[in-house]
Amino acid sequence: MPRVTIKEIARRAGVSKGAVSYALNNQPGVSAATRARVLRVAEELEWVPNRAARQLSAARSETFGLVLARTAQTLTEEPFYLGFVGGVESVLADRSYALALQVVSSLDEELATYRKWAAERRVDGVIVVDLRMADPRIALLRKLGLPAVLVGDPQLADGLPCVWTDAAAAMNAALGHVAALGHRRVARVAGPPEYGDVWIRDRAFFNAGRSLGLDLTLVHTDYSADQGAAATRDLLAADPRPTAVIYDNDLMAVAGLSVAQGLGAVVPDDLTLVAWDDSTLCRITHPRLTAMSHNIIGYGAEVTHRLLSLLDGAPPESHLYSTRLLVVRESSGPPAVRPTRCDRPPRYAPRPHHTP
Amino acid sequence: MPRVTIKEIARRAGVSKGAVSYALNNQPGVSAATRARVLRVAEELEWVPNRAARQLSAARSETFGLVLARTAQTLTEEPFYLGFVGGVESVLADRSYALALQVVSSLDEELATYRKWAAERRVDGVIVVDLRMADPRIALLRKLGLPAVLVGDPQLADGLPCVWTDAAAAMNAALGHVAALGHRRVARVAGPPEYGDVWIRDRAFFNAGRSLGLDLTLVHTDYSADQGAAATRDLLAADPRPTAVIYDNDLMAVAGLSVAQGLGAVVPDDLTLVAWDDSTLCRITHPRLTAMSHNIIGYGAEVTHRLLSLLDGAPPESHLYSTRLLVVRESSGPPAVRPTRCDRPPRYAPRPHHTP
DNA sequence: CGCTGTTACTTAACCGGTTCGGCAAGCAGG
DNA sequence: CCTGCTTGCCGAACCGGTTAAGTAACAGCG
Repeated sequence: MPRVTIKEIARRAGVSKGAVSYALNNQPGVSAATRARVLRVAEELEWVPNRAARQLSAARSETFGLVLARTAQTLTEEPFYLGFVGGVESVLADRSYALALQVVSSLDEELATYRKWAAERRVDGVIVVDLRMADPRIALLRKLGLPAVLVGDPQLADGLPCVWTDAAAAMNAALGHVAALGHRRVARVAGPPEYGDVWIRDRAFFNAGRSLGLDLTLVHTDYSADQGAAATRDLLAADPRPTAVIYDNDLMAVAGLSVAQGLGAVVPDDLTLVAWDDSTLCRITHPRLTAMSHNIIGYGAEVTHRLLSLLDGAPPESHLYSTRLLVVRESSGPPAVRPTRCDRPPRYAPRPHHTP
Repeated sequence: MPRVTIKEIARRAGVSKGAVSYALNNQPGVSAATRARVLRVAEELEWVPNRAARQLSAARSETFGLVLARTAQTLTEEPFYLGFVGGVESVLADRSYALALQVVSSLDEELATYRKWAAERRVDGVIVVDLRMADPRIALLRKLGLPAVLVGDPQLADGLPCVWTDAAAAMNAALGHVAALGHRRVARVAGPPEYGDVWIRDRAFFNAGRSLGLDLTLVHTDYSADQGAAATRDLLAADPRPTAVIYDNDLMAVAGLSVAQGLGAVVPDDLTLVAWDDSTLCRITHPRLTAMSHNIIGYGAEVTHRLLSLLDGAPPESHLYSTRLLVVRESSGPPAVRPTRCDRPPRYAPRPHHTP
């Protein structure tokens, strides 16, 4: 079956290739009658524009790029990414734009990918996630002239357009919630400090905690379940130990819950837990986890819209997407009046090595 | 900064465009000296081939397509997909192939995507996941002449090349494990019956169970945590109830564990649980879940290799990737000698409505 | 020496669109 | 009636590669 090209349409409609192009692209230069005829023929022949040809001449690829610089392992764990990608896709599909998704293992590889894409004219613009402090990608994208929308706080974006959520407000809500329940010693199990969003949330944590008069502890992790579990173990071993823990993602919160229960702690009586993202994970644990919920799919969609309008000539502004919403579930409650030590017989705790 | 094209290389190397193309593509027609000179100039100028131009003339897009016909919601829940995509990417990146990833919400949209891709010459080949019984995609891909590698059993692939894992062997291992522990009443919480792999595992479940002389129960779900939880609740309410449950993914297994614990059941004393995929989820619960483990990233890589060699002219064969590996953790153990009923005071169970 | 065959290149067509310059027809204005 | 402007369309160049066809130089060989 031979490919249908505009040449064929031109032949059948009795006009030139150029006229067909004008007609199909809704551009002036053809009469209404001719345009209608061309469109009808194109419809009949089921013409589909050839992306490569269009890209070659128009210097547009109709593709957006998204690089994820995480290990494949992390990606399987983090419900965030595929949801975000789904949101991006949902917008692109309508516009018949494509998404070039690249999974790399380091920031350097991500930079190399941008260079390559820019040189190949592979993408019209990129979406940048996981902003770092003084992020090297920003300077590179600026130098390459590659249109970009960053996912993260304007403080991190250095003037590039970004879409962000209000971390301070979310942290106020989270800490306000546990403070209202009566908690005074509150810990935060954060992600890696090199991530800008983590830093911003760290600051918001201290600001909000100070104004509420709380006793705060901060632990950094690599966002993994293992480190979330380890951090929780350490926090519970401390004296005095926190009565509420706020996690920076939901995976660590679930791992933390598991550790606490393994040590015999009853959630929420002995310990209140709050997760940051709110995926299904938070609803399948027992008790279910209180979380700072967030519409990740909508976030991806919003970012994509911003990139599209940026290419349409919109000014490169930053946009507040929305604030996370506190969803209270059974993992949060008032602290025990006289905080108990974890001295119930642990049911699944590893046996101490020095047992006779 | 002007784009570097082969025309510029030709000018600087003092040869024609055509000669440059031969040199850069390692094709005969140029002397070793000229080839070296051209390559040096290309290197100096940091030439990168323009994908669109190459695609237009060579009628190759150097892109593989992958359509995921699931709701964005499901995708955020299932650790499988992003891991698989990561595995695919890892192979493609080396070859500087790209991946066109499309997330759609129905099978019809997936079919439409293939049609579009074929018409646009958008992709050189596709990877097809989530095979159905009598899958309509197979006939379409054959008609479109779109090279494809299917992820699933040869019985489902209708002659198209596929990469699969041995479901019967895995099911034998899983049922053998619980049977060896002494379990006799075993349930399977399966995915939707329209998925071919589910059907195959269902059959393997009955075959293996019959030969082991087990008393089997099968429940179908939509793979979601909610339905996994509901199925578990129903199974535990039955009389006699199963002493071991095998779930078709890890999300449902975690949800099932949570439900069982909520009803006061002690895992594994009262109930043995086995998960099918083995993501991080299985290791962060308490107790940790026994699972039929699987290298999903490697699976994605293998499938991609097969598609690459298919395009290189390899015969369209089916390949066994590997068999899932039983990873025994704390969620499996021998059944109680005299099975207890779930009559401990549930700690978080919803209060019965008829309580005075 | 002339014929043939190979090698190393050049030229030009081509992929399927976009876009610019130009031309003819139609119309208004002087 | 002539000029000038607009409208509608054509033809051709162009994007940046690949590749078939053509050609010149040279080697082998009878």
